[in-house]
Amino acid sequence: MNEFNEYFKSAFTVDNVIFGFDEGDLKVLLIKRGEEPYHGKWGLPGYFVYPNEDLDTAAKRVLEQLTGLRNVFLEQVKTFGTVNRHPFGRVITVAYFSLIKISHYTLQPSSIARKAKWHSVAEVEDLAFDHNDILNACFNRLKWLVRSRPVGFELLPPKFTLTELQHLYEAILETKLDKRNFRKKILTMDLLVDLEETQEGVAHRPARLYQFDRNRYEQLLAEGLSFELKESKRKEPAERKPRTKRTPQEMA
Amino acid sequence: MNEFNEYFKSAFTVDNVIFGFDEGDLKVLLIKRGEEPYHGKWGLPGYFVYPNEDLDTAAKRVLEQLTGLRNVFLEQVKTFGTVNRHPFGRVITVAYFSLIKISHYTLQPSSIARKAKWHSVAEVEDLAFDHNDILNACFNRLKWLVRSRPVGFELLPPKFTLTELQHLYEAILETKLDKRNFRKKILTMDLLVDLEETQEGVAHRPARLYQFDRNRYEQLLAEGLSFELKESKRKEPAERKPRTKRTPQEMA
DNA sequence: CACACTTAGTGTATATTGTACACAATTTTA
DNA sequence: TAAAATTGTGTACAATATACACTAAGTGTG
Repeated sequence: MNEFNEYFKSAFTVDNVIFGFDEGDLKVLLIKRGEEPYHGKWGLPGYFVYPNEDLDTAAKRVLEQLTGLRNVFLEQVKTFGTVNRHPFGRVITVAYFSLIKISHYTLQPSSIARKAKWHSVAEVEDLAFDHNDILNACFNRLKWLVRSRPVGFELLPPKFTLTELQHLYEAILETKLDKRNFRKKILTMDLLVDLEETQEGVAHRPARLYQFDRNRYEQLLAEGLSFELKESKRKEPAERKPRTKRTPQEMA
Repeated sequence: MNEFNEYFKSAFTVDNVIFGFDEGDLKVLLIKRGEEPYHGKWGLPGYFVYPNEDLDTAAKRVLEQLTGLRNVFLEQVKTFGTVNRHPFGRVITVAYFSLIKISHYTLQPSSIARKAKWHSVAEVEDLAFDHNDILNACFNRLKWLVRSRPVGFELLPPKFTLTELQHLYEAILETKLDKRNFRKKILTMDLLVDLEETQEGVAHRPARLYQFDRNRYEQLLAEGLSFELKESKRKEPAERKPRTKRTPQEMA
């Protein structure tokens, strides 16, 4: 076994890419690093895996320690192991990702992480280590995932409107969808429970609220669900007319 | 940096799951281990990653050193890191997979690997380490892949018949497909070049030979190819009649 | 309190794709 | 020359995807 000693000098970490959805925008959870290396820079919540700890366990622990988030389902995505990706030595990192409802969790950044904050995925700056690459890989995974199954309920509050759901899909897929076809597709899957409630406090016709039917979802998965949403080719509607009365004829 | 020293005591390896297709059967390349641990057992071709070596590079090197296979495209699948998966200490392993044409490569097992041999995926025995889990994960990846794009040309010789292609898909998907629908689907994708040649030395009507059109494939991928093959629900044909003359009427 | 504003909600006709299914054609072999 | 083996082909029907526009139901305001 002596001959192998030279190999036992490396370390590994886990990094978590946590997606959320808020204000019509896809977000990712970042922490402002409170220690070296990259002290003061934004990065993904990650840390070393303990010697006696499984990878999945480590990912959960690290996430909780850095942000206070608990009971989050994490899925392994990819491992990054470029030789010089970490200044302290040879460190490979296993990337995990998850989808959560932002409003349901309260961030409690630890002392190591000085700050944890949701950032718009579209506007993420230059991150510590190779975290931009990692984020990218996870974002691609999310896009891929959302095409193959009606994921994304994880990102919405328990009660949501069909329009919110559609906006979520549009944000992830970076495309526009046709309202009627989207609704038809979602509703025929029988995945939503109509709560027979409506929105309140909006200055327009309030939308119905729905809830995700998790049992039905498990059932569909077991059946080998396939799910595809195609981009709407509809041309942009012409600009809104200014605030004046319109005669019925104009509406044809 | 001192505080981190305890983390720099682990090692990592790469393990390769190489699939091939031969005699109508999906195969995986295994080596008979020539050193401890698990000396004498069959396992995946894998080894430690050198301290100054990237993961992808290591996967390629290891594969070549153990089997003589070169220029094989390898794709990362998943990382396995259970605490006690390796008797020598904390070792996590990154699994890679690939598809190759068996007939195109000659195996040249190294002295470390006493033997490299293709095994039927369906009949793989108890392997070293957690290699059964790794193989499983990669097999699932292959199934998933084959559903989303017309992969698998990688597994066939450069010239092949449509029936061979169909058998390959049936082997991977563990299902039966309808001949006419399969051909229609494949041919309308315009992925095959009809070589205007036929099989030789078969005791029946010889089949046309086709070649895979790689350019067209790249193009389809860029367009965001989607591809789905559904199981044939056709009932098994009744048992063949014995070798006797049949009148035309009987064939209705 | 009427009307302007905003967003929700709905249906249909057409095109595309998937599916089930059976027999004639071409080669070898005895 | 007949049988065996396997290739190769088409069509009708069903299911799914797509394009598309107006009415409904609230709120705000002048």
